[in-house]
Amino acid sequence: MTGAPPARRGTPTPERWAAVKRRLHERGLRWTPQRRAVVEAISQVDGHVTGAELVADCRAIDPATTPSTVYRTLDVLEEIGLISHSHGLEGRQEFHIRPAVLHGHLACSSCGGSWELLPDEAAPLVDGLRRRRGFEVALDHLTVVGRCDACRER
Amino acid sequence: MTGAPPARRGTPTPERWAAVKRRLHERGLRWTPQRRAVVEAISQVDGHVTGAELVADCRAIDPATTPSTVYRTLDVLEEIGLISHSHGLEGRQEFHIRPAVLHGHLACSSCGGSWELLPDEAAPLVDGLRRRRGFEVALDHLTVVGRCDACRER
DNA sequence: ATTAATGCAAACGGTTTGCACTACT
DNA sequence: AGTAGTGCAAACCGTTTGCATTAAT
Repeated sequence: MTGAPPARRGTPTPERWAAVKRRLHERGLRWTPQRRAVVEAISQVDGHVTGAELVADCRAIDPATTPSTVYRTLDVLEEIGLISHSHGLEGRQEFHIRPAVLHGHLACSSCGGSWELLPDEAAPLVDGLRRRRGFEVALDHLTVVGRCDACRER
Repeated sequence: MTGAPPARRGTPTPERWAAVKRRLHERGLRWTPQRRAVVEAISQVDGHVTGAELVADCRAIDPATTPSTVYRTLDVLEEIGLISHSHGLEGRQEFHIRPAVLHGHLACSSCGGSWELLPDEAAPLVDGLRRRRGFEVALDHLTVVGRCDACRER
């Protein structure tokens, strides 16, 4: 899964931690070990993860992790703009670090694979909808479902 | 909600029933009162409905309706090609009669409104992905989330 | 000292399942 | 008669909530 395009690895975690900590403090929010675990876990993924997967990942870091804390942390991380979520094939929430390049996703309903949909590929749609409908697409929330090349040939 | 474009009302229900009945029989499947209720309920909607809403709608027709039957019926209706589903804003399944014109949806995350995304509007994206990636978009499964014109101005 | 954040446990909502029973064909 | 479909009740899974407790500031 989470195929082809270059694995854009995030900035090294210590730096990222500092930045997140600062952003939280700016809003009077707090930096806790649990939040560090969530940030660490989500940083290790280069595609997207479901909330449930993330709970598991966090348990690998700290076995005492509880779902409520993870989900609440995901909410604040989204509020401060670090991550965003969309809905994948089965409709579950899928989170990912808000990337340098804003992007959507392509999901193959046949093999379950997933790829990034870059802005220039989405541009014709995004621009068209803005021009003709005044509709502003949330690209980072976009998941285009279909069949990938490999599966079509099979 | 479920705004602007012309409400494409389906074919009159008796005709539709007959067609569905035939399609079921062709596969050795059966035509039951419960299935009739589901077809009737989904025919009355011109946008899309979640599974849960459909359970409620069916209960209006037959109060004895059970979720399991509705969901199982939705599965077979999708198998025979009468309906299709995608995932809406909150990730719930959304079903709609497979329309004369295959289309996707636009969903406003701000007001909850929903509009049809017609093939010609999606064409630039669909064609581009097919050409450049060999990816075949399932247009009827596509929900583009963003902010509608009215909400942007507000 | 304040008050944000956690952990627990329970609830929730949508959806799915196993199984005995019913009713289309 | 044969087998597809139903209803029930319970389970499931991801996610959310209330509340008393803990800990970051």
